[in-house]
Amino acid sequence: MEPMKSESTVPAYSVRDTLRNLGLRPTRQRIAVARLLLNGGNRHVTAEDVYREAQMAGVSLAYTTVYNILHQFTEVGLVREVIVESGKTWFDTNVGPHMHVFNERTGEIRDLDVDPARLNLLRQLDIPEDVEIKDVDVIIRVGQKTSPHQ
Amino acid sequence: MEPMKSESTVPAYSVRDTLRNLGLRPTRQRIAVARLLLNGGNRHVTAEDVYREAQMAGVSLAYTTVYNILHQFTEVGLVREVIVESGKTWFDTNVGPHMHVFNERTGEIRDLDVDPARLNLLRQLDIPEDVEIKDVDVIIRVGQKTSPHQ
DNA sequence: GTAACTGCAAAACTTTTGCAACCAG
DNA sequence: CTGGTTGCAAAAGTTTTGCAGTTAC
Repeated sequence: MEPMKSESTVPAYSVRDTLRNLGLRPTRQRIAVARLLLNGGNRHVTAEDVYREAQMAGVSLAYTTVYNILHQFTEVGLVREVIVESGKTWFDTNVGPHMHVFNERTGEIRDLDVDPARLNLLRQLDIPEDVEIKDVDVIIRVGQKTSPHQ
Repeated sequence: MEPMKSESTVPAYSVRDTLRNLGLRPTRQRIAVARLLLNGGNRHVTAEDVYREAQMAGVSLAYTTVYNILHQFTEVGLVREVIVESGKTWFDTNVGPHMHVFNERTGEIRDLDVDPARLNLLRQLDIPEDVEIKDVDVIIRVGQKTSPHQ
């Protein structure tokens, strides 16, 4: 609606291509969510965040669709699920090897880079032969520093 | 009341003492849940498991109470929360250092012992000074071994 | 007796489902 | 056209809340 002003540095057609290359039809809704998520550096969002931000950006889409899209994006490796609290799923646009720091007081999640070799140590484990390691999640739970007793 | 028959190898009074020492009044409900959880080796249970097992053991208690008790037990370190899927909280009676293997196909969670030193590696990280590491969760997500493509 | 605890029903939340309408190729 | 997508409303599932009644000490 407003051709004079672009909201992002990545043109729409490149998002379209990204989606197409991943086997996803570039619908209005997928393009909107992809732009939201993939333009602003690493982000942690919930379905609600995506819903709300899409509305603010003038793109209305149903919750059902938000969930559909986020799950599809997870399947194709565009985002990654992060679960730190029961009853809420976060989606992380950083799909490289890293860990998460979860502040139990504020509810905030932050990425923490880690020497990949160190993270790989955790993969060298005795796992039954019939299964395969899909992912290794490391969550550092932090809280308010307890003041010394008395 | 029935000296000839005992349901468990741990006498009731010892559970009572355990609870009292932790600052929890030994109510009928807490005793039942504590026996259920602390007598059978390491266990992973949901609130529903506790509710159902208590009923089967002839102790009826409300869901509200199950949640109250499980959260209280978590606070005093009798159990530990494990969150691997959104929408469901597991409680683990193994509170020592270990990791979890979560089978995404079956939904099953298993403990995996790990060299504590290796786990401690993860604690040697750059964490902001004003917070304190409460816990380090490691979840190894496994699934069906993918058959080779083509 | 009194504060701690429990139980019930209802509410709160996130996520999923079923199905009709819609749209990209 | 036609199957992949979307949207709506309702359902499902877990966890929380408010408050009256009960219990441990």
